[in-house]
Amino acid sequence: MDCLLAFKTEKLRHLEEGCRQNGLAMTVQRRVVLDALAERTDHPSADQLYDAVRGRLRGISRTTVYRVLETLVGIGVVQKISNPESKARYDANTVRHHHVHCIRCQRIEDMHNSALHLAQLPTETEAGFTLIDYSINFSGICPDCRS
Amino acid sequence: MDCLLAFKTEKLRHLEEGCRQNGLAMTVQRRVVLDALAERTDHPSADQLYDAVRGRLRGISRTTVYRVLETLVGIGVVQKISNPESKARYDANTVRHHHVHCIRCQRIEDMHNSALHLAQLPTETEAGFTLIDYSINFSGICPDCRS
DNA sequence: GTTAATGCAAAGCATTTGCACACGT
DNA sequence: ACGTGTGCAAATGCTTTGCATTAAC
Repeated sequence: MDCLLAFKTEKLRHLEEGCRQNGLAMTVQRRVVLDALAERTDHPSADQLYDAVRGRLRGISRTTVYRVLETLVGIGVVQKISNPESKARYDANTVRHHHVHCIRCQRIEDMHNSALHLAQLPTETEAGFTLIDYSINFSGICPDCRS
Repeated sequence: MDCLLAFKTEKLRHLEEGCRQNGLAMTVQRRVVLDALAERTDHPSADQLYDAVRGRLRGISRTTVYRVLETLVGIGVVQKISNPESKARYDANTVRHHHVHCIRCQRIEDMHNSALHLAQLPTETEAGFTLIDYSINFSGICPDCRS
């Protein structure tokens, strides 16, 4: 898949830039975790990512995966998404998009329907919040669970 | 507050109905937890609710608060809302509405802007999910944290 | 050479579970 | 009386922290 490679390359560049700008080191662990996340679209949890990464980088610790993910979120290379279970899920795609989650199996998928984008993000709310971003969470039942 | 009282009364009725329909018992604990939740708009976590309820019903256990909340969610009297921290937050308002969360203090507020309602909820997604509901999560900075 | 990042082990919360007792119907 | 709900205590699961070691700039 050419576009996957391109995506990974872009992400890696994004990481390099983010590290440089924030005085962070470009470690193998950061590279590998981002790489593992970039190649999947199932919004894995930190633990799922740890399992994926263990095979590639012997000796990487779970703690490091957690720390790396928070760092990546911090520099905006990765997005932490809200979900109705308690454990956090992550997404390498930081372009604004939305999610559907299956209420049966908790699977999360992307929604790319551009009709769903809010025309104008109000800059301020009634309560006086300055708005930065938004995301829409749809809930439903996935094809597998329906049958 | 007259409208708070009315809201609580409605919620209580909702609970009674839900219990009757599902063969569940109307226990003091269920009543008290719902009552405590109905009177606040800050989307408390299970633990915050436990603290609130402890004063009113001596001896209620944390476990019970957790269990009662899941029951209330199950019968649709209460809504569990997603948030970027790991702990779940609850909301007695089950009318469709959206939330803003402050990225600094993690406070969550409601958004009632009707312009934000999606005109039509697509019934099915590209991935084949049957859609049930949606909610928009805005992120921003609250007035307190801005100053 | 410095400073920051990692690995390990242990701690920390939030939440869940098993089981005996109490309560609602 | 029956069956469900509750309280307690312990277990679980995810995530974080302290500290010595290692690696990046």
